[in-house]
Amino acid sequence: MASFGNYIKTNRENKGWSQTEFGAKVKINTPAVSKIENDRKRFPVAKLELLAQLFQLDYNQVKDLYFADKFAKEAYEYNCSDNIFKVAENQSTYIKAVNAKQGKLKF
Amino acid sequence: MASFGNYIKTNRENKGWSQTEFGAKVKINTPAVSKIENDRKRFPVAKLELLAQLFQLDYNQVKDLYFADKFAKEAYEYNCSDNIFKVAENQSTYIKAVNAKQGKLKF
DNA sequence: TATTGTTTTACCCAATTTTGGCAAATTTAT
DNA sequence: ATAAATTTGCCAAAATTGGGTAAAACAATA
Repeated sequence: MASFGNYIKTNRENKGWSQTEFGAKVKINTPAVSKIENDRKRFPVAKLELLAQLFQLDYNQVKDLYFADKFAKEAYEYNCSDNIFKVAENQSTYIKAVNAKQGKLKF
Repeated sequence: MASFGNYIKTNRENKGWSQTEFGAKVKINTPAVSKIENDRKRFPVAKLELLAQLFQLDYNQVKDLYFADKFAKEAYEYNCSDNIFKVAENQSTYIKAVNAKQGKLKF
């Protein structure tokens, strides 16, 4: 899978929309769309659901891809080790367990 | 493994330092240390190396734990699916491949 | 080559979020 | 009850994010 920006670009082109047309639908101006597609800016999280609707994709899948891309880039940027996502998975398990029992989420 | 804040707390207590004493070493005031240990604020990334030194831990391991914690929390917050970190690992592989070939990192 | 539509780049600004620090409240231990 | 340690609330500063305009660069085509 390519980057999230590329993913948007591909889907947009599949729909036959220009960046301007697509931008009108998600209320993002053309230069911003360009930056997003080239991974120079992040697509606003709050608009992920709308994005999924426009592209007729599963929201949760789009969301996963969005965050996977975000995490991978950050991990790369900070030279995290190869098993960073294994560690993250452990953390994830821990967090879920804690919040399942106590029902408190504060971060 | 517990949260990163808890990890700091544990290590600090192992050293027998109060939050104030520890704070002096990393130049963070006491209330901020408290917030960090209780995961109400993030430990500043730029000080991770110093943290590792103080606790006599491996820097890369501390760093991995820091980001794993960060990613896990974000994934939880946004209700990402269970295999988000599998997807992230794929993205990671992709990014490394791209940057190995082109040597361009722009995010 | 001139024209038109599309994409990209370079700056800039406003809104929001995060952080740092102080004072005070609360908790813990003696 | 007192002292030390920790936590909370609040506010200003700093950083991040989202958004916009103008203009350059690129692509296709008349």
